[in-house]
Amino acid sequence: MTTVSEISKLEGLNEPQLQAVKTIDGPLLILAGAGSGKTRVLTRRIAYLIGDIGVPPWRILAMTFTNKAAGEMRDRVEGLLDRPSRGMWIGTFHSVCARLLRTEHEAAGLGPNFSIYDSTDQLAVVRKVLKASGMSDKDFPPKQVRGRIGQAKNMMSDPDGFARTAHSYYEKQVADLYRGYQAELEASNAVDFDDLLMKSVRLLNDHPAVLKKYQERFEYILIDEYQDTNRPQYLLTRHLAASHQNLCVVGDDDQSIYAWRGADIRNILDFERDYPETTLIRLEQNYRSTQIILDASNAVIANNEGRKGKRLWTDRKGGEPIRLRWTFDEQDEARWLVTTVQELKGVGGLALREQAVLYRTNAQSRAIEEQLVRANLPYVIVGDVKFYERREIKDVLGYLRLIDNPLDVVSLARVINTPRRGIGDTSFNRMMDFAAGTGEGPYGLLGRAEEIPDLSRAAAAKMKRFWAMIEAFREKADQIDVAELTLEVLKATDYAQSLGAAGQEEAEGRRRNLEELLANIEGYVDRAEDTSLGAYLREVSLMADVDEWDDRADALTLMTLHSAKGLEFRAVYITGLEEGLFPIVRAWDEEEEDSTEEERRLFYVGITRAKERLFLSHARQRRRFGGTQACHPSRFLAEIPERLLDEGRRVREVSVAEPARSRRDASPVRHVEVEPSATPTRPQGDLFSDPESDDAEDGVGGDGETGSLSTETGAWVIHPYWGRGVIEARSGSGGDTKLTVRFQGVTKKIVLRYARLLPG
DNA sequence: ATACCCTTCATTTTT
DNA sequence: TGAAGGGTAT
Repeated sequence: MTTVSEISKLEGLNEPQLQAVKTIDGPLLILAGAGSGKTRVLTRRIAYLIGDIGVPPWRILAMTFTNKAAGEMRDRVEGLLDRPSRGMWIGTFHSVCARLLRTEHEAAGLGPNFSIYDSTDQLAVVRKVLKASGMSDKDFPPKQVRGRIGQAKNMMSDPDGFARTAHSYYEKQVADLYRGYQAELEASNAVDFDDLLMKSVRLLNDHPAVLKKYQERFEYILIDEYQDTNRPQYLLTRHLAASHQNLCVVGDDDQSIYAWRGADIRNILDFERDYPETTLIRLEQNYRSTQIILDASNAVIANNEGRKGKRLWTDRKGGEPIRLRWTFDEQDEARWLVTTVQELKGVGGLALREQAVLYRTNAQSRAIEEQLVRANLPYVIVGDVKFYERREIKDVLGYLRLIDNPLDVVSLARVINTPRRGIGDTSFNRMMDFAAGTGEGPYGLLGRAEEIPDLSRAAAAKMKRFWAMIEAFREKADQIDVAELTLEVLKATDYAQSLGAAGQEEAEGRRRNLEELLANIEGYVDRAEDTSLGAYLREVSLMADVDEWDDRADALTLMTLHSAKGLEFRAVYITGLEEGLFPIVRAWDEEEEDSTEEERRLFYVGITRAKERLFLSHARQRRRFGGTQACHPSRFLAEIPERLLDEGRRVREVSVAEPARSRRDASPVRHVEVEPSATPTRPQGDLFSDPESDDAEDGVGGDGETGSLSTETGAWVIHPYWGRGVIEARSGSGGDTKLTVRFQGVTKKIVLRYARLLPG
């Protein structure tokens, strides 16, 4: 019997999609080709479970890889249902694990408000452990060590396990570092991204009662992008699904492009072996691309072995042929891109936001950007400088994290002298050494800093003041929301001003970022149920920048092929199709064959992003690592049947290179890639503008002429870092003149010879 | 505190 | 090539 609600939820689905929605019992593997309506199936399936089968939302668990995917899924499910889907767990693997560990923190051996360390924080810990163990960062490059630790965690290997399998000297040393690293995290009540997964699996492994609780609760489990799961994610899924076995995984083995990060394609290839009762459904009808584009993608991917096998088709016959362009060099390629993009916009009527340029490496964006700037074409780079990795953002979040979790040593080290408050490395290290000896955490010690031996009274006093400030915030944190708290922190620390004087471009940029952060936080407070500091940190710690990408602006999108997964554009340009670049080769890489297959999948992902038009380009020579390399066409190009290519371009031609222009006239300014969201109401708007800015702007940016500088007391000066200030005292003469200058908020002693003071 | 000089190192990066 | 990070002189 078909109910009315069923009709609305199931209408417009093709036969396999319908089966995928309605097959709710037992393991289900949905092989969803690119553009085959995967998200549609997932959301309708959840709506069907709740709305028609009557499954309570809290019995459903859905895990994705990105916040964006999770958010979209939740929104669409709620749109299909007439009631809210409260209690349903829809989130990224990491957020689900964080929630699990938070709820079961005692069994997991964590404090309730543990910090989540990102890769920069990890690096700080590795450096610290490296120093403590006396090893050289030449022999053990921190990034490499971090990488090895991550690999170990991806294989569920803890320090003991790692040490057992470490045979070489290098590996044994790394095992020691791993042990120290983990001890640091523990002392800081912190976990890294990999820990979220690994510790969750451990929790379920070691605590049968906890395992049972969640196994029984989650009657229906859905996993998106299953081809990208790593070992811990695979184990987590298996644990949770073991009792009900109502596990639905969606994926495409042909789009597995993260093996280098620990994703194991065997998870999807062996699904039917892991779950013998599996129903297999293939979604092969593509609703995105033209026949031509699909033919190209099918032809390319057919060269891979060990696939589940599937063939995309569409009932939209024909389409524009694929255009192949052989250019002289990367500049020529970029010029061709600009012309073609403009042509498609003008004659073809394709808005810039409908077009995307894809490349294998971020470095390739430069030449393209130069030409776009020259042509005045607006563009957006996805995944360039990450918002949450910017110094000023990390600093402010460092304060917030420390207030929430005072054991967080990485955050403490980050902010204790930011802005500078005279607690230098020496004092800090003495404090840390003493703390290590007492076995007490460093934060508590700050409040009794006078007990620390060898510490100057001045340093101790500064530490106590810092501690008292944080303590005051900790008390307030329970009473006010996170937006108010952040404002208080900014005010009390004078952080915005410490970034530099008004008019300095870099400082102003950083202040704009602070404003954006504040807007985000205020947005969070408006939307969230729990507006506390802790709740906010739980969300923001797992934020990535793709989540911020604004695709409404009418600008050309530039991004790596990896970033393009899951997106679609009417026109797609895949550039740099040259041997060595795409497929990329690394001089000392072993498994050549495996990596070529993954590169090919990456090409497949790129091709299948295109709805109507596909452009491919390669250059005859390209500047890389400073030198100019002769380039040969990518092997992948030969895998595209000739008949699919544009008639005129089948004979590959070399376009005439423009005479080299002066390199000077290309603007070095990179675009800001994130559109600032709506400006919030901010009562204390003056936090970001220098109170003296009206006057100061005239002075800064002058030509550095200091001849007319008056060093009399009472005279106004401008310091490039501290801004405008008034001279309170003077001693010495000539270059040795020392001035005491009162700036906004701070008074500084300045040696005239070293400071670049301007008349104010 | 900061300018500047040196070396080093350049795939991809959902959290 | 050129950016970033470390070290050192002023």
